[in-house]
Amino acid sequence: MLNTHDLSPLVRRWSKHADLSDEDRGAILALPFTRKSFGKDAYIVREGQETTDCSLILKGFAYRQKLLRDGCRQIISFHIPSEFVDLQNGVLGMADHNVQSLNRCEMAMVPRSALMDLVNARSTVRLAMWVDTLIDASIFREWVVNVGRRDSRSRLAHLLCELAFRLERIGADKGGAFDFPLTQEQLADATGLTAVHTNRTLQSLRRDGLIQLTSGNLSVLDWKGLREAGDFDELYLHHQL
Amino acid sequence: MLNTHDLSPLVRRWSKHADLSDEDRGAILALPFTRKSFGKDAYIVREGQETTDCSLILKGFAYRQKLLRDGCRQIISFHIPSEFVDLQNGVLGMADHNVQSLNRCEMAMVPRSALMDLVNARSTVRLAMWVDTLIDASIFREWVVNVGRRDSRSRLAHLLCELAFRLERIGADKGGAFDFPLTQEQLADATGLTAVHTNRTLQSLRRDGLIQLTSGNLSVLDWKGLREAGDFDELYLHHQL
DNA sequence: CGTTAATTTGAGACCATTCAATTTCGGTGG
DNA sequence: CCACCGAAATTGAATGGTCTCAAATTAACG
Repeated sequence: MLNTHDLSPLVRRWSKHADLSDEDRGAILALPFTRKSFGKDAYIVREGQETTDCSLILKGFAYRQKLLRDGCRQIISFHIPSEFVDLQNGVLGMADHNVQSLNRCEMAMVPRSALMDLVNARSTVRLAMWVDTLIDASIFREWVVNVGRRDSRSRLAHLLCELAFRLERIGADKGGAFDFPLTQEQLADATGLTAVHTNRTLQSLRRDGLIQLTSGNLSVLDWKGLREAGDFDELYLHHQL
Repeated sequence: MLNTHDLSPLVRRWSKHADLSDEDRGAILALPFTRKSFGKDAYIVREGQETTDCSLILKGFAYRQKLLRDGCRQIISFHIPSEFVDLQNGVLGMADHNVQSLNRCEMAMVPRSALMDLVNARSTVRLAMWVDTLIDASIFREWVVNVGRRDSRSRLAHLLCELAFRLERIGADKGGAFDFPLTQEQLADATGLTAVHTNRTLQSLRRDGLIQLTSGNLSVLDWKGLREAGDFDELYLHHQL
């Protein structure tokens, strides 16, 4: 489905953020990059690390996380193919959190300098990249709301809505079903719950016929019901841009 | 302390984000703006609203929030003088959340177009503004961790650390004491707790001699203790940039 | 096909919530 | 200057959602 050999997934994504010209598209495709493979649970970026490359997912899933002093982990976002996992580091120059692969990942490592040269030279590409970092921020805001004020059922429903929505948008769905390699422990760390309670809550969503979730595969059986359960409104994803 | 008559607080802030030239500073100070006053609890920006101006706080405090369907409120960030409350809207063009004043606020309303013209013309100013939006995003990430994985005591301690740290940085402290117009209900909505439990938890922080918090005034009595209680590490504020 | 990871189940404990009432504080007008 | 008022802070007691700990079952994988 998605091309994993060049940066065309990025062109497609950024085309939705700004009105790119053919030259802009060509310039993005001309970005230098090296391909890099990561096994399951590998660290792609570490907190405190200086940035040399920005990492785009060609294949696989990744997530960002922070560790607390007591060893607790909070997952901050999930990332799917065609997304950068650390775009802000290209501008800030240093990572303030960790990024890990969720399963086997194929990444395109784009040198920070080449990326910054490109966006400095091309204002429309710059706008697209800036919008990308701002949509990231909008998602973080929604996650604050999610873990701060929703109960366990809504939290999980909301998270599943978001992921299904984003997966659908990149064409990763096969008729309402998605590859979904998240463990319940990872869902727990993303929603601020425990794995045990996540399990019970997922059962409740299944029992109500909203989702089907088994071994690496998610199907949304009742979109309307899941949206309502999760109090989901996609405005924050700025899809229409 | 802070000048409330021109945009020099913004110049001071952005000078920490990028190496601005005298011309850059002059161009920022030359930005057109209108002053606007907001009473307590006034809406400065509403979700879904198209952006015409970006709002910088000259005096007073503000906060961003989202409302849930059931009427619950989650506060997403607090803002203090010298900060924009909706900078990302200058790029995105539409608000995805609400912004309200916390007390009486004096704002500088900068036309979106003038701001975008400036940053398109001046790459260093642009970097400073971009960094500003990215630090925002970094704070949201830390808040996800805060409400997701810390207990009530740590949450509140962390929030107080962040605010004291940021207030100190703009020179708003009077020997460890700060104007602090947040009600316990607002602290609760920011930490994902109830007002009642926030009250009890604040008492515990007071009892342990970490803070003094009464009627609009916060003093940090034991910085080290408060940092530890809140698991606070200021890396995410990218202060050193 | 054995071994480890992931999911599922049960029961008890606890942190935070809910609801309600009381006290304190800040501001206002007489 | 004091009486009054509404907002904010505080207290108590009961409830409940989520956690903890532990064990059992199932799925994934070399």
